[in-house]
Amino acid sequence: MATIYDVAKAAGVSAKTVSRVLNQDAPVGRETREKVEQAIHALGYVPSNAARMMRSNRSGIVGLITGAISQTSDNPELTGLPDLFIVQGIQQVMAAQKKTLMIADTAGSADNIPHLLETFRQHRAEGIIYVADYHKQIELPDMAKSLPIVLANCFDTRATPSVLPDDKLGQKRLVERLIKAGHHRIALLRLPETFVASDLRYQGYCDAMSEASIPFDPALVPSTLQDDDPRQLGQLTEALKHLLNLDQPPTVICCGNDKMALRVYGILRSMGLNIPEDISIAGYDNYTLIAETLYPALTTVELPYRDMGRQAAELILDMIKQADHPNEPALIQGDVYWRSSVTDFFTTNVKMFQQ
Amino acid sequence: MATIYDVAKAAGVSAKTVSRVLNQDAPVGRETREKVEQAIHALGYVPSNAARMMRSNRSGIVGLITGAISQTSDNPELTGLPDLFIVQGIQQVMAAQKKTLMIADTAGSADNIPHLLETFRQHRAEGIIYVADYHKQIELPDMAKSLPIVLANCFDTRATPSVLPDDKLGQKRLVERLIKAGHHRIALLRLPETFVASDLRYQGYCDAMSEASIPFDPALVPSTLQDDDPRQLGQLTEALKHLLNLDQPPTVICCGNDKMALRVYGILRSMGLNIPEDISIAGYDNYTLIAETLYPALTTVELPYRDMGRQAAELILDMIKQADHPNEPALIQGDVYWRSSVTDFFTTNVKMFQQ
DNA sequence: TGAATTAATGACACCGATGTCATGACACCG
DNA sequence: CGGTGTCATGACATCGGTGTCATTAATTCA
Repeated sequence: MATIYDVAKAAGVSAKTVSRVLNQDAPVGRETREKVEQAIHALGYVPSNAARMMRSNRSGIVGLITGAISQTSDNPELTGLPDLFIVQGIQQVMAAQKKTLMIADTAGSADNIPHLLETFRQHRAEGIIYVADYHKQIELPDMAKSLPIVLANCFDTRATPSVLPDDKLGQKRLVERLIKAGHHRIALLRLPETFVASDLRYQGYCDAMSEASIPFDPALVPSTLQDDDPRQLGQLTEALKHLLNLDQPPTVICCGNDKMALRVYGILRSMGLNIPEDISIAGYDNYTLIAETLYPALTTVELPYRDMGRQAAELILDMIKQADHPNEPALIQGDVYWRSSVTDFFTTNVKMFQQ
Repeated sequence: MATIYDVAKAAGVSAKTVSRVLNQDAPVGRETREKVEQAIHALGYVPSNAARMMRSNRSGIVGLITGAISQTSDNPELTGLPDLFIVQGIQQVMAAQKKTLMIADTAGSADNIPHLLETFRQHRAEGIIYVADYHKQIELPDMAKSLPIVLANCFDTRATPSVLPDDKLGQKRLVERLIKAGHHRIALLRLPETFVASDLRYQGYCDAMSEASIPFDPALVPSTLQDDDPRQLGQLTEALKHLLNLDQPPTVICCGNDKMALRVYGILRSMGLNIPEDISIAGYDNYTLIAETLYPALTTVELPYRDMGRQAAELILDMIKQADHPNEPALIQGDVYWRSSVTDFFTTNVKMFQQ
């Protein structure tokens, strides 16, 4: 591979002049510049990052730790990799800032993290983003404190800067929107309690109901599901039967996430019910492969993964520039996506007035 | 950040001795070694990859180009990122070989590829893997020929080494299995013809039917769908009506992929049909989020993404070591996953005998 | 018009590792 | 006992860029 000296010799100038052409950090005569550029092209010269980095001591590398890539379905609840949209958001910002993103993978076990941090240090990463596969609490090894670090989709007890989805607000907005559509009997099928989002979304549900002065009816919120996937089908069937047999059954059921909604579609239909004529269904996540492909398409709340990624990236870049950092987690809002799985009792009326 | 000289000074030895302790490439006295190790630990010293690389001129980096991470649903047919399992497989092999995987992203446009290659060259990547989001033909810029390169999930006209899913064999196996389960009237809803897999799977279907001496009935294979997603629902409904109104309707419908199967579930149920009692459904991809969550769970064929990744990784490592390369694409087989969406007409009998 | 600035370029040291070679102290072998 | 080999270690050059400083010529300003 050609070096800067090869180029210098070919162009009949000094190496430093080639360097100046490359970096445009000092004036170079037009004629000289052209000779150098020609030589670079002829030799297919590409400057060595390693050499540059050594001199400048700035790597331009940001490390990213995720379990998403090698996630071996240890948690069968989540095998869709949607959290990779966070990586997408990060990547966008990094590319725009000409930073290199170095992605490392926990290979399913947190025990690998110290080793990954070591590797990042070898490459002189300037900061680290840790991306979790779903909203959760984590505990990082002490070692991680030596570099600026940002948590995305997770948080710890040491106030490490973090970026989180605003699950509470998201669920609240969805329920508000349901109420605006004329629903009053709104059921909530909660995620297992092991998920942080379970309680937050429950709070959002309660807030929306109470602000609309709809009394809370515990019968509409069956106990949370167990954590293990295989049994979920039976539990869901039970919960749905319970809801449908109430004196005042719900007109809409909010599912813990889109995947659960997909299950609920199947169960309800095997019971002979139509969506949304007999009952409306809403999800959470806006996992488009499900939400848009389901028939009818699913009303749901977006998990703003891309935005979270972008925010996390900008946060870490800030922290690299100046060592200060925020104390509160950044909460990112996700929009409600209104689709045909929920009846809007007022749409008909509005149309009548319009026509 | 501490350097090898800081460590040397702290331990009262030469830098070279520290280097020897680090690399264990020459004997070092026990006492000296301990002093050095202590100093390394005390200073939190981590050797600089850049410096190492400069000296050895070996980066240990393999570049990976993908559109998956920043794929902005330019092709609405595929927004699930399942192809990232290929990256997963690659990552596994690279980690085992202590290579660093550098992931770059096309950000949705192939125009960025030259720039990405440039970046890889700067980092002195030793080889490159290009990962496509689905089985397709591509055309790489000439520039790419200067480094060993392997294509995963895609191929070109210049016999660049590639790793592909064996779509033909996969579909053939599925149909064979369906025939073994007692099905004879087997319909095939093909993917749009723009997909390479569409024709390959069609061939696999024909092979299986002909080997089982079941005459080919064109009525069971409606014309392929259009490429645009929004209209697919209507087209699918038409195709299904056609199939169901045949004199001898199919007992099972093979869908072009799992997503199409998800749609078909919805349509059939809105027609009042039960799966698999009234008609059996099979998919393709084994996209577990859909296949396992659907109710009833979906019989389908695996797209062996992880295996493809592993193969591609091993191939590129071979090519880096020795410059030779295979001329034929490696075809990777995927298993049939038999689930409850397909009736097995013989299972009942077997059970009767067993009990 | 002389002094000061700017343009254009090169010589050289340095970033942090490691390969090469040299050195001294022992151990072993015939 | 001298020669050869291994052990343990250090001095020094080197990888490929860039920062610093020096140099010369051209230009500008007071």
